[in-house]
Amino acid sequence: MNQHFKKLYLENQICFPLYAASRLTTKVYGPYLKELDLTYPQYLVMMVLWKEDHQTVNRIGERLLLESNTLTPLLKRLEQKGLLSRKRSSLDERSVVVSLYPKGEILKEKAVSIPDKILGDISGSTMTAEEIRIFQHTLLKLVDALNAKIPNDTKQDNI
Amino acid sequence: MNQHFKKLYLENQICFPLYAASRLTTKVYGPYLKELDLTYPQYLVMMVLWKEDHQTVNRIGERLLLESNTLTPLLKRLEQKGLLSRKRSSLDERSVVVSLYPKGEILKEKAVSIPDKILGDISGSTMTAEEIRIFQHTLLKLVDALNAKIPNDTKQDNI
DNA sequence: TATGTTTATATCGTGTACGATTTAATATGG
DNA sequence: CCATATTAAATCGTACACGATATAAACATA
Repeated sequence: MNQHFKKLYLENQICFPLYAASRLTTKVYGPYLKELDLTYPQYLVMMVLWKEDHQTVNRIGERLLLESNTLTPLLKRLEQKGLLSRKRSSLDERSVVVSLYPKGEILKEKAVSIPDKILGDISGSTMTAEEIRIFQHTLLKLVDALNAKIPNDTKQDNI
Repeated sequence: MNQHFKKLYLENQICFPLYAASRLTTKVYGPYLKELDLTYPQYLVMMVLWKEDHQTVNRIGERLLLESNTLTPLLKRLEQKGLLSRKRSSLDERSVVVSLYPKGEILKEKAVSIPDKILGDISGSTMTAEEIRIFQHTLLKLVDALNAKIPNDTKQDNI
């Protein structure tokens, strides 16, 4: 049996556990976010706005590494829920500025307890706090490295 | 007051970088998988079958932490491509056994070079091999911890 | 100033994810 | 045995992701 096919085993790759961990953490958030009537990506957008209100779609996308094709429908749903407004900027009619409504601002109060609950769910197991800290550090480096690798703003190489 | 809300910053959580890293790695796979005419989740299913052929939908789901609501349509697409077959088991008519067609088996030859290419893409940056090794170890522990946390009613250990 | 280019969103089509439900087959208890 | 419970897939509806394309505003420059 060929040794070199073992590279194709799930356990020997970094990508699958990353994919699995991402989906599983989202599931752990599930019950907490259900109380806020938010999905996980919607929660991420709200966190961006809780930190700094009145941001354009583009700017929110820079934070979350998402583009308008994903954000526009998502933001419309949050607008529908009465959490935020989407208004064309008067300075630059191309941009849409997203701003929190009071209802969206208030939701922050309910959300603030979530991170500790999640940490409790995770660290109750075999993971130490130190281990998580190191892990987080490497994870951020990985994201940066990957992000630099992706042709984010595709430059025109023709003409 | 303000300090309290810093827990809601993206940088201070583990979930967002996990989510971002997962999506970014999938994108890094993009060009390589395009040559095989596979999506990333389809590639994962193929890896499961390359390691061990003739598995039920349920068993594939145990490996990938996915269920039939996701797998059934995905497997139908792979069947459409002529990579595998889906047949009801004669022993247990409830189960569907998935088996590779020669075309699916052959694809393994083209896929085997992908892991090294991905590793090259990632490790070309600031990440050391040792760092990646430790990271992978923690990641697997995290997946186990999370997986144990999720109320998975249909949890069978083996066979 | 006319015109071509870049930029910010939006739209569209395909393919996951996943909670909830449905259907059919098998296992089980009385 | 039969009635009931459990199990394996499939189906359904909603919500992302994302490549590709469209549209309109702002910009650049000859």
